[in-house]
Amino acid sequence: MREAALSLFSRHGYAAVSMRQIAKEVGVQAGALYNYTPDKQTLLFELMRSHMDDLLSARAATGDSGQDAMARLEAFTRFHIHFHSQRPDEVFIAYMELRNLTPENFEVIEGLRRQYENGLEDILSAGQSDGVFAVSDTKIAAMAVIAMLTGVNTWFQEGGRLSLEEVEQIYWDMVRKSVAANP
Amino acid sequence: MREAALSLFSRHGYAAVSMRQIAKEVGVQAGALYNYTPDKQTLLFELMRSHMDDLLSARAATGDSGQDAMARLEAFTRFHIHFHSQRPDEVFIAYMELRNLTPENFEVIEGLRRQYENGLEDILSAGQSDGVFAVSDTKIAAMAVIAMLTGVNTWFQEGGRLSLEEVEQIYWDMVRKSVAANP
DNA sequence: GTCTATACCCCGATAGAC
DNA sequence: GTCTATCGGGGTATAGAC
Repeated sequence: MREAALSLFSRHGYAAVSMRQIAKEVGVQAGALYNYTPDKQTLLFELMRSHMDDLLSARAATGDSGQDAMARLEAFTRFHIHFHSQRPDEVFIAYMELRNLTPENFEVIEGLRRQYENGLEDILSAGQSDGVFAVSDTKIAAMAVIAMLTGVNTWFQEGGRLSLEEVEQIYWDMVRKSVAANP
Repeated sequence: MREAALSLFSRHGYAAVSMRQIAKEVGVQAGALYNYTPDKQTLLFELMRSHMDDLLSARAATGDSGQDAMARLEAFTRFHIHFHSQRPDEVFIAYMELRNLTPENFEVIEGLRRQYENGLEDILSAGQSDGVFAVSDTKIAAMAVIAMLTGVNTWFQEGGRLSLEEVEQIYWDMVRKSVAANP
């Protein structure tokens, strides 16, 4: 059911997808879905929370905290592009369906998103202190970098002009230069 | 009607907003709306097309073509942030509701969007030829810059920690460094 | 745990009076 | 040009049989 909902929500949007459509994709009747979710809202919320949990766990598992700021930023950049490229549906939903969450659910997802942003900001702050980065505002620089990297998902296609490796390298060049003290 | 639809679509999403809701906001009954639009789809399309037309017209009106590439890139950066900051609802809809356009309408909007992207790519190519920019791929650099700049709209609030002027300066610093040959 | 059936409500769009 | 009324359909969620 979660797989079906993920695919349908990302293609048509939460509001445009009915429980009947999800049930049809799963191969059951609509009523049967309510054995697995209390309602449609909770289904959306759990999809988004799982995605954010996976993101934070995978990021934590890279364990780059012993390195210098430049290496940590490169690891973050490549991790972000790689992770997001493997989960286009989840990423799309996580950004597009925020407004369809109840206020309480929205707060939870926002908190997880802020945790992720703060991880990048920590790297930028550390590099700023070390003198390897020079940005006027670490918070804004973090948002700018994340927006730039997440943008890859709007156009990247496996098998296109460039491989994901090449894309990673191009973006890392730009990210590095954009924040470096001596690019 | 267009104002009401704009506000409601951006807050709740095209699919989640009914013609009856729009009519209520306008202060008429639902049937009356059909004197102004043939259907809901056309209403969405016209909102998006107007927005893209305004964007391209305003961009053309800046008339920076006589300047060097660095000055043109700065003009583009500041124009993009300024223009988009004045129209949060339109920008949100233009990015979020693409999938709710019919295929024919989608092609029209995509064409306009590509025109805008190509405008930036032209600047980057010119600077690359002049040796003032150094990017591995002008197409991707253009997408990366636009994604970064458009991201401002997800967090910027008038009256917040930073003025729009300050935000423009911070982003211009990052954009300049990210593509410059000698930042 | 899945089914059928249904309660209750809203949808886009149109018809025809005024 | 706006209204009321309505067509035909689909929405979420639940009840109760199996």
